[in-house]
Amino acid sequence: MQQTSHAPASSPIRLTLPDGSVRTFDTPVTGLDLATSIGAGLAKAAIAVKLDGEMRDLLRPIEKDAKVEIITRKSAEALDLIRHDTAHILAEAVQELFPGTQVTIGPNIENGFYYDFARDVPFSTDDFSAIEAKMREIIARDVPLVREVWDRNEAIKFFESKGEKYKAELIRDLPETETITVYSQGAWKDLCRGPHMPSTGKIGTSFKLLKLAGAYWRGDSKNAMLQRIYGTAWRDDKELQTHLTQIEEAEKRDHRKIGKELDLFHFQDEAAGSVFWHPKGWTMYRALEAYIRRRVEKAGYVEVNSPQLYDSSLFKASGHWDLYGDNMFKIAIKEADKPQEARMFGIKPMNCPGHVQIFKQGIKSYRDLPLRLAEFGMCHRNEAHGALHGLMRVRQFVQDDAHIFCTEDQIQSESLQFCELLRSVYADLGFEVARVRLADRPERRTGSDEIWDKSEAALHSALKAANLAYDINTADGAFYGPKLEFYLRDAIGREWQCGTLQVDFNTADRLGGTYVGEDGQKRPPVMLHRAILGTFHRFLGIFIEHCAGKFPLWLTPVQAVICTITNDADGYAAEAYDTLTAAGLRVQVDTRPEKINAKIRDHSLQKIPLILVVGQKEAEGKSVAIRRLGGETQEIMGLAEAATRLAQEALPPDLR
RNA sequence: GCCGAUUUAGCUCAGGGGUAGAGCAACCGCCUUGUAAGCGGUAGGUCGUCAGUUCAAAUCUGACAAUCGGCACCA
Repeated sequence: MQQTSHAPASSPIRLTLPDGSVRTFDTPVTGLDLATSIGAGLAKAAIAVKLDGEMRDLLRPIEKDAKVEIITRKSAEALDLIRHDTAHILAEAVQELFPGTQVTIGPNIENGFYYDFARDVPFSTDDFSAIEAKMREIIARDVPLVREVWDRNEAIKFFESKGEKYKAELIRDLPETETITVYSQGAWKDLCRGPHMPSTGKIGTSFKLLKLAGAYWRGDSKNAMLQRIYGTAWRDDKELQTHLTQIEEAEKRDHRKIGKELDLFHFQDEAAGSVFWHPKGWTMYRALEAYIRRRVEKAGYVEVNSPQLYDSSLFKASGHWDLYGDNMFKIAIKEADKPQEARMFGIKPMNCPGHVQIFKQGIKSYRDLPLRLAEFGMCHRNEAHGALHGLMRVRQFVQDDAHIFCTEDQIQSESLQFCELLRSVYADLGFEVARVRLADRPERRTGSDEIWDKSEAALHSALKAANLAYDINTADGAFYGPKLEFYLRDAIGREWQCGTLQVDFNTADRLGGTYVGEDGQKRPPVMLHRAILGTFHRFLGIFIEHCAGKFPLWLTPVQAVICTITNDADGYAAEAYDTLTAAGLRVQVDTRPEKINAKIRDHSLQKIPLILVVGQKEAEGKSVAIRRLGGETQEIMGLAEAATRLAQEALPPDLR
């Protein structure tokens, strides 16, 4: 519709607004001119323009016909601008307060921004209030943010003369064709692609600095460690406050905190990165594992169990010893009679090599495929100290792991079946599939393009058949094959990658696994590595935070507590306990000589879903008064009926 | 592994160069109670570990460990 060719400066420029109306301007025109022509209010509110979908400075001349949208603080795009601009304000404030600090990069990110600085002296969070005050001061100055196009060499010289070696390096590494733009806000200048708002006063002061962290220059651990300051910024104080409240809410859900409060598990120094599961936590773990076991068995998998400890030769053959040896737990074992010779062993970091050994036993024919081997095997990986994080990142873990040995032709149908199983499991657990990504061939890979074409195509069509929307994670597949990454969304909107399916036409071959095809030829099977939850440990961490400790009845460790009003009811409470336990429920009895209020409070804080109160009335009528977690009403029910109904309610979703 | 912070009673936390505190929990006693904390009492700590400085270290210094926030890593 609109012209995209460059128009001479003298010819009129036609700008199309979102409503379809067209405005024509004679001279070079800016977004602000356009906004002014529409209305004074809009001109005042305008902070940027969107030109054919590209965000641009409000005061940058528009050279050609285009679709134009005026961006105000209310626009969806405004938050990124506010955050990026606030990052610049942070940088100027830091340099004003701490001369000699070098600036590097400072992008907007989800919910905020950060800026990385190079400075010998560490920042302290105690500096935050001074920095924030300086930021407010700069914003109050309301100086214009001006875009300047600089000569490359001049820009390098300029930043080097100011001792900004990181900025100079950035410019040097920009492609020769790239226009070098520098934004000045008052006397302060920063290399930046932009766009920015017209002046600092427009940025607003609804920001807050949140945390300090180290970060490698250019994300590479070989480079210098910079100091990163994270902050959040919003349109107004109300939005800011909402976000800060959300952070607090997320902290309350922290699985490490809830794990302690609900007595689910603990960690201790002597076994960093490994979980001590307490009776309640282990009850949940086992209920979840039993559920997954039933689901995969119904889906045609067979469960196996493979060793923990292998001679290093197996991992050398599989390739893991070389690639991941540093992250494996290795053990040198000396025989008593040969003290000179130590044999190296490795504790398995994954189950696949073991599964190939099981596959290799006996001769397999194409008629045996697909063979789906599932294992809940304990794996160990020596994760770096700094990587450990509660249940989310541990050194000892169990995956809901399985390897499907199949033919190339079966990749698609097996992938489709897996997608359906995964979706059904997530639904049972109260999650939706938030996102699916297909990670395709990386630069460094093995296998012919033909096989990659086939594998990727199989995954594409499996996803289409499963009716799952997905995007491409370009060149991020494993070196041995493409993979699917499944994300779920939790109750407070966070996405977690849990499920995965990886096509592998490499490992079985490396370890000598073959099957006899229809043509009588031996060939290696394709292996599909797949997990739905990922690891039980991490998944339970996510699940605890998702539920904020209020677990569904079938997974919760203690489903009901029977509370006596007075000790006169102790005998009946024991009878009720026997009845409910016989019905399969996980029940406790509270006969402490406490007031019922105290008992209700204690068990409510423990997030027990069902509190069954029994006193004289219930004992006489053989009933229970049921109070549900968070509820205010009571339901009086006969004991036998309660046992039946609650046991039904407590059934895992696949058994209802 | 890297940067920064933190580590005091079972838990949450205060304190701080002269030898340790609160609330809750625990234990004991009283109360026998009807839907989110009844009352009183008792006990509980080499102040993460190991060194150093000091007449004296939980407090100051250093090393180490773990944890927290990130970064890097994540088969």
